[in-house]
Amino acid sequence: MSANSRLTVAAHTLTWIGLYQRRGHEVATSEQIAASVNTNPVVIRRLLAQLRKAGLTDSRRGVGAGWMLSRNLSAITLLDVYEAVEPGPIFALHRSAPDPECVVGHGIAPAMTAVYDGIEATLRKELAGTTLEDVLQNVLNAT
Amino acid sequence: MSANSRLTVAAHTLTWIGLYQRRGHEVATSEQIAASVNTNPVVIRRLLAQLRKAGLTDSRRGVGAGWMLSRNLSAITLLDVYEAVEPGPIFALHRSAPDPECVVGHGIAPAMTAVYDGIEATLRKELAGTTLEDVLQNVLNAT
DNA sequence: CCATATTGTAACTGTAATGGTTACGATGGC
DNA sequence: GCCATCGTAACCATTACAGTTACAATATGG
Repeated sequence: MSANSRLTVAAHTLTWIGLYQRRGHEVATSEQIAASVNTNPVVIRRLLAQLRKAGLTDSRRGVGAGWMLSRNLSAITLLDVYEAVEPGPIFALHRSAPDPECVVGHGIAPAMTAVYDGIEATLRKELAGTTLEDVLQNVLNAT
Repeated sequence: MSANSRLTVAAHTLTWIGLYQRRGHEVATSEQIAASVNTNPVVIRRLLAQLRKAGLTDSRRGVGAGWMLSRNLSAITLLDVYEAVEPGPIFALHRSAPDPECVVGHGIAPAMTAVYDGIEATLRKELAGTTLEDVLQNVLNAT
């Protein structure tokens, strides 16, 4: 499908900040997070800016700058993160509209849309069932 | 997500063949299908070749060549089609492995994998609940 | 055994998404 | 005013996707 890693990296990032704050630190820098994720700090800053727009994080500038969570890990579900970083749907319809004169060409888009809508709804329900606190606990139990 | 249209086009294609056969025709050509889908016949042939590999279609060469279904529409679920045309998973893990020295970097992949596996399983269950006969009926009822 | 319609497949192209990288101005506490 | 860090634009390499051209392989009817 050409899946991307944004949900994974976003969950990693937020969980990292949450654990870091829990250990008594005020803010986390994009450089620290990038070291854990093994990527470039700009990639993390871009992601965190999206998450801030969604109200999940906040940032501080100047000396002592860095990032913090806007809410507790237990108050952030994977659905929140998903909606913040994944704009589009999972399945796409036709690239260019099919022949409207053909019965199938005319009716296939609404038919598939109905199926896809059901799938997206189920996906959301599933994502909403896991909080980042759950993820952190799972991480800490991973030996 | 950069979703692709393969499941949509594959469902369209198979439904079209099913209806065409139901109307008394032996085989459908990639050109006819491409006209309904509004794309290039080669795109359809490539797709149909994948579906044939999955045992959903069959083809005939020479004069009177074309494509036919291997099973009835009611015996093909969207999961069959999905598995035939979508190789990869929906969500990807990190592009390059995170820092294994970091607690989060070490445990995040298995944690997210558990979530993703659950989602894929649910997705499959959902897709398995709809047959192409259902899709065709939906299409025919779309006025 | 030839003419013909169509499959089968390789090769190339344009477009877009993804993520990595560099660069540099903006910020704000010290 | 210094300095660490954010904020963001710009650019690049890689890859996926779908469209297109081209042409050999096939097999049937005449």
